[in-house]
Amino acid sequence: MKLYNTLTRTRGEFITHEPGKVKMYTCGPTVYHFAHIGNLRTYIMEDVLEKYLRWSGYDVTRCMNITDVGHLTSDADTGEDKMLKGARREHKTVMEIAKFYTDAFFADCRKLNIKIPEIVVPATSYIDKFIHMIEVLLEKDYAYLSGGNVYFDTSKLENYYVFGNQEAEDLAVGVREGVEADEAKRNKTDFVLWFTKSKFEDQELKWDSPWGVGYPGWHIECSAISLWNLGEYLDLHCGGIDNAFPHHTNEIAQSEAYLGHPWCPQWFHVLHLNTSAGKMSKSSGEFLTVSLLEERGYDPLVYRLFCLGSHYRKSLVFSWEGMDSTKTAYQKLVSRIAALSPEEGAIDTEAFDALRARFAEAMDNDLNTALAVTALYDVLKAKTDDATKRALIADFDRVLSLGLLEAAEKVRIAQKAAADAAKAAPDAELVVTCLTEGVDSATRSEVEALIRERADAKKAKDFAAADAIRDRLAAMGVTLKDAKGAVSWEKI
RNA sequence: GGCGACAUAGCCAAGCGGUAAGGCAGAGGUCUGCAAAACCUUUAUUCCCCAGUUCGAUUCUGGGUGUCGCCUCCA
Repeated sequence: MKLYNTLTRTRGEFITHEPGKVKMYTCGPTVYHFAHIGNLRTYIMEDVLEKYLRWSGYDVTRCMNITDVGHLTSDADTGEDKMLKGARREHKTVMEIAKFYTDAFFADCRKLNIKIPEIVVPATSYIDKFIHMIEVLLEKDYAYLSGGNVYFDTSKLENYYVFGNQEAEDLAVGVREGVEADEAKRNKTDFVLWFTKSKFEDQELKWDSPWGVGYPGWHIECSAISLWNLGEYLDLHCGGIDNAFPHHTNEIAQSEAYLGHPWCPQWFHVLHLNTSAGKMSKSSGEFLTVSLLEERGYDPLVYRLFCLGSHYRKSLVFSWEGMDSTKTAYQKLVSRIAALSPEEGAIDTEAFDALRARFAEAMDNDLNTALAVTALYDVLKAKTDDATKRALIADFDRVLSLGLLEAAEKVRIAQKAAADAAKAAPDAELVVTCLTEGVDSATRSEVEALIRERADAKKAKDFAAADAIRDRLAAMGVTLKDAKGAVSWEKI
């Protein structure tokens, strides 16, 4: 497949160190707060990438870290570790906070059909590995001690700026408020491997080390976790675009200095989700979570489809209008799938292969998910039998993970139940079915009573009264669907 | 200031040198007391601007303009 590589800034053929096998590393969340849907865009696209590689026949091993330590903040002048800040805010210990938000992150992933990587490593469980790596870097003279901290010496590298053609002099120090130049550094671009002295004196989690009690720098974490779990040759490293510099640049510096040979040839970066006001971030701006989406009446999978509708290398602007249009598109897609005959039948292999090839072609082309979704519509429109269409949808959804067949099955069961009830009921009896889960019984009976009242008005040809009742129900968030002898309703 | 990405209809979006996919919304129709749903039909002489290369450019090259990101907290 063709994939864009941030390292070469070109779209090239995806190759692996060992044929057929992919060692994949993705930077995980910092667990001091809920993940927002912008964070999750990256994880959705990485999930699609991983699943597509598997779909294509690769044997994928994927590893992800959980940052539960030492991630600095500059939100305030006081400067506190992010984890500590979260802990203070919620009157919990740092480890409790980490556990809570790690669980919350995985819960969000489940709702979005994001597969959890087989290897997940919290940074705090790898302190000895970080220390070992730093010791080796010191031995190899790639690191130095200064002002109580261990720094990586970027001047020892031939090419530090791997993701661009930057010059060190052009680096603006302190462009963001609260960021100051560190006087202990030999070079502007040097970064900390181990802290024993930092401006954040109240750092809670500390470990013993050859250089004194302290905690690891941020970048060493991903290098060590990747090296220990995926070996010396990584095939694919993923993350949000904001991580390209400095985080991934520093990872490459450390890992290659440690290994003494090139480490990872392929870098996959997902661009940001923005609101009309700009970037969504944990520390500023509008903060949208999966739970908020659900409260607003959107299935998290609608958000997944929203993300799939655009390319990972383009920034995507979030809007409720966009969500609404995607919600409608999702529901229509599901109902069209539900209308397919559920009967098993022989697969029309010619049509199957042709349509499958179209999907593969889209995905092979730098993960063109928007076209892959279009391939789904092509299947529904194709002149072939329903069994083949269902098989194709199931096949595509192994990668897209939109829960299409499951959602369609639910719709079909609800429709069938309503139809059966209508058939079983006496002619005069109106069958009322609620299609929304979790409506309390009081609301249920109230709505049902109104629906029956409306049906009576309709029978008496008093359409004005019937419409008035429908308007009343609409004001309650209830929408009706009339059928012969039956009414089904949904509530927002 | 430096580095990087992007710019296509009301909105989202494909397009990778051969004459603008698809989705949502809109319009018209079938069905319905009216709606809703479903189905059918329809919706960009033109792709930010200006040059250039070419028989031919939305696609390539150069120069602008605009938007976004990064430059030691971010996915």
